[in-house]
Amino acid sequence: MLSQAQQVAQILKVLSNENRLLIVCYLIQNQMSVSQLHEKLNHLSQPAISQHLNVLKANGIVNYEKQGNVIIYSIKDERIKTLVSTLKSNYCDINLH
Amino acid sequence: MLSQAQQVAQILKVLSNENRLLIVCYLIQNQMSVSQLHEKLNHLSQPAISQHLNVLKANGIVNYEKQGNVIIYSIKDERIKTLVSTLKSNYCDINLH
DNA sequence: TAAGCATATTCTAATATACTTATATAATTA
DNA sequence: TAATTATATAAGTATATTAGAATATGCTTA
Repeated sequence: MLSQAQQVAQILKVLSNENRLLIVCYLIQNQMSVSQLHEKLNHLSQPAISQHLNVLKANGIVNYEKQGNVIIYSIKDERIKTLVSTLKSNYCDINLH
Repeated sequence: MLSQAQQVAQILKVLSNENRLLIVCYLIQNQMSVSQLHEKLNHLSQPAISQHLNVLKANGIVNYEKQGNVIIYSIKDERIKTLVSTLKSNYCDINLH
């Protein structure tokens, strides 16, 4: 069993990568397929995005749903929305990007 | 100039180490000297604590004040208190430790 | 000034992270 | 069924992070 500090630190670690944070922000606005995310984050390769999504999935932050060819990712953990909202209102003018 | 996402990610990175997070939590409760922190986090060496405090200082999260022999650390950035409070109420029963 | 306490610095080893390229899988369409 | 599209996985490389040991610095007090 992880200590609470360890658990929270783990969540922060997942969000502490700029690109992963941006992915989360986009998914909070709207659920999205991998290629839609790839359009938004076009400086990142498709495998890189896939790997980040994998980390988010493994940490219970996102969900995915297959729609034929396409895989739609969405936010699973509502608490992440609260957290990002706190971050935005404390550290950002309007949005995170 | 860093993007806002990069800035926020940087703050999260600083807090994403369990021991650094605990240090911040203790300092939110009370300002404290290095050796007081060392008593609380006795699984960590004194140099390790000093290094963590250095990271927190370099990122504008803590302040310090010399009182003779002793150096008292305290929270500098009020936004960190808000953030930790959000984390606690979302992810913890009561406290982070 | 010497001894002792509090804190910081430097270096190193172990490990983790992020990204790229190449390749695989699975669904779709021609 | 072949080609195409969407996504995932694997292997490899570069870099970052963490912690500890050893040592240094700087007060304080005898």
